[in-house]
Amino acid sequence: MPVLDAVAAAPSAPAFSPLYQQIKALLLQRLQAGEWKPGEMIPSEMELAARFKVSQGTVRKAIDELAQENHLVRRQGKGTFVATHAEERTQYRFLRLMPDDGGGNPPQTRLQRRLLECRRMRAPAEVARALEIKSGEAAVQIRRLLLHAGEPVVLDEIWLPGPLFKGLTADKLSSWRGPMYGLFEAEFGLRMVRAEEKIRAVAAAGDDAALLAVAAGTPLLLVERLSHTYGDRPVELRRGLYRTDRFHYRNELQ
Amino acid sequence: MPVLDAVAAAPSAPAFSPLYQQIKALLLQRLQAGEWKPGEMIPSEMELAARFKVSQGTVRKAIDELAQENHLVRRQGKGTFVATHAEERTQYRFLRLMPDDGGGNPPQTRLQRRLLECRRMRAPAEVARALEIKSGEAAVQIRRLLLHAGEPVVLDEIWLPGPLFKGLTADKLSSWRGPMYGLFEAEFGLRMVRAEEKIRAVAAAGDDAALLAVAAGTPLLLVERLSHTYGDRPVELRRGLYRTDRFHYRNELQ
DNA sequence: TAGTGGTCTAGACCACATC
DNA sequence: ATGTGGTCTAGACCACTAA
Repeated sequence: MPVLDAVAAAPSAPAFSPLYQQIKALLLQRLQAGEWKPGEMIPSEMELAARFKVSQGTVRKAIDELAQENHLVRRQGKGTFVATHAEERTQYRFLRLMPDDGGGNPPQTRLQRRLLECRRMRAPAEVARALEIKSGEAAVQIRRLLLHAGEPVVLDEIWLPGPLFKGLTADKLSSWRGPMYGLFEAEFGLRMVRAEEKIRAVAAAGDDAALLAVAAGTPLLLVERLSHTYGDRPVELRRGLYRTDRFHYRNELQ
Repeated sequence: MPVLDAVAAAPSAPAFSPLYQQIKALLLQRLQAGEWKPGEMIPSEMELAARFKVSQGTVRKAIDELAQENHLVRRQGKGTFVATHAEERTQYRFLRLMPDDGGGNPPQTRLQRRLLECRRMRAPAEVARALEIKSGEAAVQIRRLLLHAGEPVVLDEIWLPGPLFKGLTADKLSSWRGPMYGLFEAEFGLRMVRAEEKIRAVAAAGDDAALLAVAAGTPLLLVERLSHTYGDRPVELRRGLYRTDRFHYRNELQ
């Protein structure tokens, strides 16, 4: 069987992997390289099979895994598309806040955003470490408030590596409709692929308490999120303070 | 193609579903019925294929999904086994607490348990509603403390439907080594399949503060977990108070 | 009607575990 | 050597979408 050149040429070939895993890696490379942009259709299974000289079933298994990991979206009768945070289906994929009443899944549409700050500055040491950039390098700091029915619910502080987000301004941010990750895709070609969150309970203090309209000392959820793009490259650090008097963080365990 | 009788006979057949989904449903039924117990091996793919009169590939797809949903565990060369909470691999599958330092995945082995209470009583209205039993029906209440290096970290209050857990005593609980869900499997034939958690930040108060050795008013994570067995039947309500000064709740978003 | 993904089959061969 | 799951193929047919 003809070994796949691009993989065979990879630095320090890792022993052995099934064909479909090699195909998957190739597709991931091309996604990362931006060959197909978020929302675009990728070639059909038959065409990819022909291109890679494997059977359709092998391509299918590779695509199945990529679809399951939220890189691709399959649509029967139409084709397979690059996943995007700008869609209805995936909107607020990363926001796990739920209203206490709201039965089941009424998503947090009608969350009003209020931009508090957007400025470029040198990254503090802690931020630089998380984003894997040099301490003191340029970074973008964003602070914003999410409100529900006029009441503040979430106070976000967001840190982005400066060089990757050239041209990001308060204007661009506040005029953008839809999820912030959609803006990142459209303007900066950066797709968030995975995130990890560390959740703690903390006491509201100072400015934060005032902005969230709670008394100092009120328990709040502190959600520290580190989001990654392709290749496990961290590109966003987000510290969110959540009021949980009318909302809660929902998690499904399997 | 010979339709699968057991499925065809199901009440109000739901239009149409692929063959492998029907096989999956049949396997789930047998798991639920206890035909194969946790940790046991199920018949080989070939045998199931023969039994159901479908191809091996169709059985494979059904098993693949069940494995992915943590009902089954595949082991190459050995067979396919019913998943269990008593294994190393899945131990503490539902406990997301991580030490703040601890690098990556050192799991919370060396969490010491201290049983505070285990008694039978009438279920309070709120508990009954969650467990879908009648208000005032028999229930088991368990309270326990998890400690790390002598320091209290988690205070759990657990509610179980009384009839399902006949014979559960404080002795059985405190003498059991390994995860509590392992005991539930071994003694009561109840496998936890899925759980949902609602997380909030609350202030420590009264007894709870004392037991966790924190000052009243200290922010704590309140984790309300509802665990389900087969057929989405709720069988455990757990309210955990987590100290998050040295630990955090970790979540992966994809 | 043509093109796409979705299902199902049958058979060959590989990798792993056990005897 | 045997039995298990894992990979790969080739081809048939179904279900959905759009022109």
